[in-house]
Amino acid sequence: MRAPYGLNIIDNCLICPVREEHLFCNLTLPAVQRLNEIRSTAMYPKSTMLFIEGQQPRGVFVLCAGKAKLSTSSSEGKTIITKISEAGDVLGLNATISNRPYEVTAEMMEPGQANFIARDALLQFLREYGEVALRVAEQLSRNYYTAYEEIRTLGLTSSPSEKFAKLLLSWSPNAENATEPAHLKLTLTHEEIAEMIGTTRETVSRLFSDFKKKQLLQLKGSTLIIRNKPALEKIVNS
Amino acid sequence: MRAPYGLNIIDNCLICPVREEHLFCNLTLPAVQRLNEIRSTAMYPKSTMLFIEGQQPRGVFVLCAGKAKLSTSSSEGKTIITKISEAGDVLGLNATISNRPYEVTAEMMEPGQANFIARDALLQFLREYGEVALRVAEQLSRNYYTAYEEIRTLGLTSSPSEKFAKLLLSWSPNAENATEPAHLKLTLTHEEIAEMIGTTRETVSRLFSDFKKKQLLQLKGSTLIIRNKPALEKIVNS
DNA sequence: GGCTGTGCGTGATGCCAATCACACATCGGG
DNA sequence: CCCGATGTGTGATTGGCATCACGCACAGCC
Repeated sequence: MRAPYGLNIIDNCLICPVREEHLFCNLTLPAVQRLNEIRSTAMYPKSTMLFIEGQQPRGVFVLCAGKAKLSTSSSEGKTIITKISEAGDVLGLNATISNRPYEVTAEMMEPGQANFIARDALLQFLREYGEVALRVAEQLSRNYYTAYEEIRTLGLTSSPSEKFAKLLLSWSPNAENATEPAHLKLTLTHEEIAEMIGTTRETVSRLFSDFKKKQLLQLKGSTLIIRNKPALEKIVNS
Repeated sequence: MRAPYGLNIIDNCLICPVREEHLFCNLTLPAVQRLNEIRSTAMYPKSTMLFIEGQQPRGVFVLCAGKAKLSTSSSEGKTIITKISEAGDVLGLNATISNRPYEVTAEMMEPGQANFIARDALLQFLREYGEVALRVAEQLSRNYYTAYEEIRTLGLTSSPSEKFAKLLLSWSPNAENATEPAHLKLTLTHEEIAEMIGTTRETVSRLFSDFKKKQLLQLKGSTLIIRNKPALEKIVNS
C-alpha cells in the first residue's frame, strides 16, 4: 500500500485512503469536489520537515503514505517525540485552525506522500461546509485526548521502565487472543525511543537488556516479539 | 465580581460575563436565545466535583464565578493538577464533543456558580448554528495548545526548580514595566503546587526556602512577591 | 483549656537514572 | 577494501530528589 518515493503519486489519496474514520471521509459530493480543488498532492523524501515548531501555520498536511514523527524541543536541545503519525493522519490542524504557530515539528521518517491544504482555503471551505466544521471539532477533540494521554504518561509515570512498558503495550495489537505473542517491526532507534519516553539512549539499551532477561520481550533482527503482555501491564500500574 | 455562595445567582452569566474572547460571546441573537433555553445555572459549594475523570460526558460547564482545579490521577494515587480554571472557562468540552469519558476531574476550589449545558442539547445547538461549531473548534484548538504547553513542561523541563520557576512566571502578570515586583495572592497549598509541577510537597517547601534565600521571591502572609523575574526566566531556560 | 486536623519546615538516608567514557557492530559509499 | 557515520552495549561514578521521620504552628471546635 505504501508508495516508494519516485513512483507515481496515489491520486485522490485524500479521500479515505486508509481509514474509514478519516476526517474528510464520507462527505457530500459537492464538499468532496471542493476539497479536490483546494488540495495539492506531493511526494516528500525522508527527513523532510513538513513544518517546524514555531512557524506560522501555512496549512494542514494529510498523510497518504509514509510515517512522520512529531516532536518538540527545548532551547537546550532536549527533544521529545509526541507521536508517530501514519497514513490518514492530519498534521498541523490545530495550529491552522487557531492561527498559532505549529506546536510541533513534523518530519518524514521515510519517503511518503501527503496532501497539502492551505490555511485560507481550508477555513473558507469550513465556512462553506458547516458539516465539516463539526468533524474538525471532533478531530481536534481526539487530538486533545491523545495529548492528555501523553500528559498522563509524562506526569504520572515515574520510572523509565514503566514508561517503556507502556510504550511497548501501545505498540502491541490489543487482540484478546493472547495465545501467541505479538510480532512487530521495530523501526525506531534507541535514541528515538528515549525521546518518546523522556529518558536517555543508554537507559533504553539497558531496558531492552532487562526486559529480555526477564522474558518480557525478544528481538530477532529488527523484529520485536512481545512475550509477556500481562507482566508488562503489571509493570505499568505498579 | 465573585458571588459568594448563598447569594442570588448571577443571571445570564453565560454571555460574556468576564472575557470578550469567551466561547459563547458575540453570537447572533437567535443563537443567544437558544443558548439561554438550553443552559441551566446553579451554585456549587467548595469541593464539589463537577465531573470526575472517567465518567461518561453529561455535558459542559461554563464557569461563572469561583475557581476549579482540573486534575488527573493514576491508579496508585499520584495526582497531577493540569489547570486552575477561572470564570469564563468552559469545562468538559472535549469529552462532550467527542463523547469520550471526561479526561480530568473538575473540583471547585471555592464556592462558585456555573452554567450547565447537556450534551444532546449542545450538539443539537451546534448543528443548528454552524457558526458556533467553528468557534468550538477554535476553543478546542486553544485547549490543545494548553495541553501541549503542559507536555513541554513535563517532558522537557527536568528539574523541579525549573518547573517551579516556570509556574511562578505563569502566575506573574507579564507587564513590561518591571520596575516594581508583582504581588499576588497565594491560594494553593504546597501540596497542590507539588501536584502542579510533578514533585513532592517537601521539595516545594525546600524550593520556597531556596528561592527566598536567593532573593527571587518573598512571602508576606499569603501574599507572594516576585522579586526577580529575569533571574526566574534564566532558571527556566537553563 | 486541650484535642484534632491540616499545612509547613527540615534533617538523614538511599537509590535510581543521568552522565561520561569506551568498545564494538553494522552498513553504505568512494 | 578501508573508513566514516550511525547505532548499540555496558561499566563506573555521582548527585539530585523521593522517601521517611519528625517537630512545629495555627486554626477550628467541643
